Amino acid sequence: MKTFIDLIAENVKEAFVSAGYDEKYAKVTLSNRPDLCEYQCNGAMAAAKAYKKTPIAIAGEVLEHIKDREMFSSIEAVMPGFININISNDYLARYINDINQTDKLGCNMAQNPKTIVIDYGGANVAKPLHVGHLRSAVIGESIKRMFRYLGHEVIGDVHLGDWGLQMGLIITELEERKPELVYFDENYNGEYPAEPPFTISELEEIYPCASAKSKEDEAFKERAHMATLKLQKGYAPYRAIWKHILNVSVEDLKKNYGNLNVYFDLWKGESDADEYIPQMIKMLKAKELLHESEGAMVVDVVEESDTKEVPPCIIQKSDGAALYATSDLATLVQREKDFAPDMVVYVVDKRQEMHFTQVFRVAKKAGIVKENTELVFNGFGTMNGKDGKPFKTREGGVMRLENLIQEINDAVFDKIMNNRSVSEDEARATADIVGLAALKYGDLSNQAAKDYVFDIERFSSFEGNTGPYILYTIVRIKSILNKYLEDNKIEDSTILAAEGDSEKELMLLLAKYNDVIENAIQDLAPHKICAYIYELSNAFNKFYHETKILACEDKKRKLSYINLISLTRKALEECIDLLGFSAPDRM
RNA sequence: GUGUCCAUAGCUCAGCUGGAUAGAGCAACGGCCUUCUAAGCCGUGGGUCGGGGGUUCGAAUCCCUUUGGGCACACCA
Repeated sequence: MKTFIDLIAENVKEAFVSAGYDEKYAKVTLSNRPDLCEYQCNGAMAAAKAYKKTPIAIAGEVLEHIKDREMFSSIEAVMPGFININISNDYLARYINDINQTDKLGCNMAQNPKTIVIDYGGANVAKPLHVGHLRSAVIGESIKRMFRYLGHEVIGDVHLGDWGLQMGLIITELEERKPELVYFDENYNGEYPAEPPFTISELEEIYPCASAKSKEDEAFKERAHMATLKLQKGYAPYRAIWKHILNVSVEDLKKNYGNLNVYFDLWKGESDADEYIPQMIKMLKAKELLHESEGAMVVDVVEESDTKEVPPCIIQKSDGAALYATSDLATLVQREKDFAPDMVVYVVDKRQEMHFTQVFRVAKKAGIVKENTELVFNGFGTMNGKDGKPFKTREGGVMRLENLIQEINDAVFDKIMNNRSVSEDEARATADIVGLAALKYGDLSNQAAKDYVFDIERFSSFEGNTGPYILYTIVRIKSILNKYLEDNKIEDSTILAAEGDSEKELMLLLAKYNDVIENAIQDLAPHKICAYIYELSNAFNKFYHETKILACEDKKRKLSYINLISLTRKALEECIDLLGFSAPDRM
């Protein structure tokens, strides 16, 4: 379906052309002076020079050539040459009814659905999720949902860190603690136990302990290195332990991501890419890209257009070991084989931009991905505390994600208990839903690429531009709809032309739903959806305040109101689903 | 040093491809609950858009320059 603004622009464009002006001047935008008009076209001023006429004269001529006047309640030329447009209520209502008939409120599905891999999450095995993992999860999940909304085939991959030195550290520390385990008996030939030799909490304690030890104890570090090597070479007992670590850890990660309403389609990790490394290196060699430099094997990736130095991409360290770029390239080989994606989006910290520039260039040069495969780096900024420095706990440590979620949920819980009389259980359940919205909206309402200040007090304060405000609006609508349905049926879904100003404002906002969504998706910009639902919520609350919906005497008008707020609810709920959270029935 | 991103109200942020008086929220102050959830609505005060040049009929937006920050610059992930 065409967007509302496009329909208006087409009408204006026709007038420009038949008045003898280039159609490029016929751009229509939302008015930046809502007190004067709803939409505007500034093209007459731009055209003035080219046609050597005054802007106002051009605007006047254009107006005479407007054919479809029915679309407007008014359209006029204003000094120095603005064309101010107001939409007729009938025309607006017709459009609203049209989008109400579609299941995505007028959004167009992709004509050529793409296969898109989204690389986000980036959790490490055996390490708990901390606040540093929040943004990737939250933003990546939203982007995944947005693409999927338009009908693209989207694969979300957590891309676990499950293959590095950390694994050797854990194995070594485990041997120190429990040398009696069969994994450490070289003469053992039997089956390895199906039960893991540790719980998740043990595991989470083992890693930091081992990591600390390796910094002080050289011998320990050496053993961990050896263990890592043995593991990567396939030493069976270590593989068996590794499997346990993986299973225990992934189960826990799934639970924690689930609490964030984040779900991955793939739980691949660096280990899965390992077997593709030889093939990847073969490809580099075949194109004669790989060469030795300072002992390491590298690929040059400088391009003429570079404004800065781009160092070569290191594929193999001087000791022959693989590293970050190696694994990312091998992962691309794997993804190409498994999905042949049209696009791969990386939702990672923006500080990694250089690394991905290198990886993307190598991947293209070596033909690891197709020529037209879009490799997209979607870097996000740092989450800072109120002091403007990276977010820390009060003690100065790294905060675990579950603790962060708990803090927000508790704050919300207290608020609910203070404001409403509900059972503790219900308050607790509601707090979990609202808390998640507070957390995610707080993050997503900022431009992803920028750093932002994470302030628990502000996010859980519930006032103004927050997730809870959006949810509150939805809950209000649900409440009215439920009351209406108690003794009425919705016989038809017609929405009548607006009578009041706030009613029309609400409709104008609903009319741009498809435009906003399509634009947000194109820009990978969840914050645009946030800005939109905030506007929409404001418009609804104003309308709500001025309009007695259930008490409306006119049955047809009342039903129209019901249909209008029902559509508003749908728009809001579609949006928050794209953002990755949901609304309770009451709050 | 090179490159890159950023700088908008006391605080946190919007501002789409340049347009008419730069917008929200929080905080401050003042109204509105016998009426569909007051977690709401309405109103008041608060900004030389870091500084300086330039392009343009017109600049927060584009270009140059300058100041102050963040970040990245080959064997970590």
